[in-house]
Amino acid sequence: MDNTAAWAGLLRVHAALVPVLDQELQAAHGLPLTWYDVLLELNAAPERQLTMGELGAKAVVSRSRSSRVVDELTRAGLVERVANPADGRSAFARITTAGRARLRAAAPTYLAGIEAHFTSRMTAAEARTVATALEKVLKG
Amino acid sequence: MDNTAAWAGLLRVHAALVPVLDQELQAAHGLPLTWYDVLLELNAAPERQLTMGELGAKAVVSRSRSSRVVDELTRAGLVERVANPADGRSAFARITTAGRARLRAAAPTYLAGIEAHFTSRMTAAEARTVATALEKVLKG
DNA sequence: GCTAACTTAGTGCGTGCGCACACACTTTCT
DNA sequence: AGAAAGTGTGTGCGCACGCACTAAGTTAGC
Repeated sequence: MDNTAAWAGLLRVHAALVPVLDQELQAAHGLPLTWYDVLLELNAAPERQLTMGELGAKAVVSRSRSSRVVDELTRAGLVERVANPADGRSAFARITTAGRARLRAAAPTYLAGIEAHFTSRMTAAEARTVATALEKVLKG
Repeated sequence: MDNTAAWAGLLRVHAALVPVLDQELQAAHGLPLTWYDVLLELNAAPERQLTMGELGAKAVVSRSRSSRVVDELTRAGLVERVANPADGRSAFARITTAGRARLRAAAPTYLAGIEAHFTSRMTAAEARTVATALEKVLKG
């Protein structure tokens, strides 16, 4: 095993699992993975809201993509746009109660999928090491 | 740290690093990451050739996408299509000497990028654990 | 206070991607 | 041998995504 094995594994696991988890989530709750990710970030944020810039930085997708996802979520009633009183340029995306309910409903499916396809295939110690190692990569 | 941290880290590291490595590779050698991946698989295969089905299964991209990447690589002279004498439906994609040379030239850039952005941010032991854990995920 | 430089969000546009279909060939069954 | 089922490729099509540009608003400098 050479020193690129970790990176190669990451690429392949991502390619293999993302479509599976996305489809499971979409089949069970009509939520694409990007919607779930955005709702999750908004729900975790203070005041349950973020500007587009913050959202684009935290979420997996780009800022411009985030803007369009928020459009879709707004149409679905899961998110609402709120003017930022302190800065006329930016507007917050805030998760609605319907959005929180939808997120709570979908979470078990997603978590179960992660467990079934990912975490259960390794030991708990390995999972912790993977998490800390990848965390360090992001901090750099 | 909950038990989804490893998966969340994988998603974010993928989103953060793939564009960087792709652009480094493309700037230095005009090779998109998908080209590199396909060339790598072909080069490692017996007879340095694979059918589209095999390629789609091994590479990160889908079979249909592989077919088009092979088109592009053929136009660039890095791969050639070879008829399969044993099965008239399938055709092999075989890496050319020009393709091997291009791959060898690009490899140091890619490996250096992986080292700089990924492996160097963790200990050697962590890298090994990440590799074995992700390997097990793929086998399942 | 007025202007210039900067920041933030939205959008047109091109591109990469996989699904699903059609076609060609192979294998199996009678 | 002929028909039917199965398998491997290529391709039309639509979707998701990010870049680069524009408009609107804010901050800094004088």
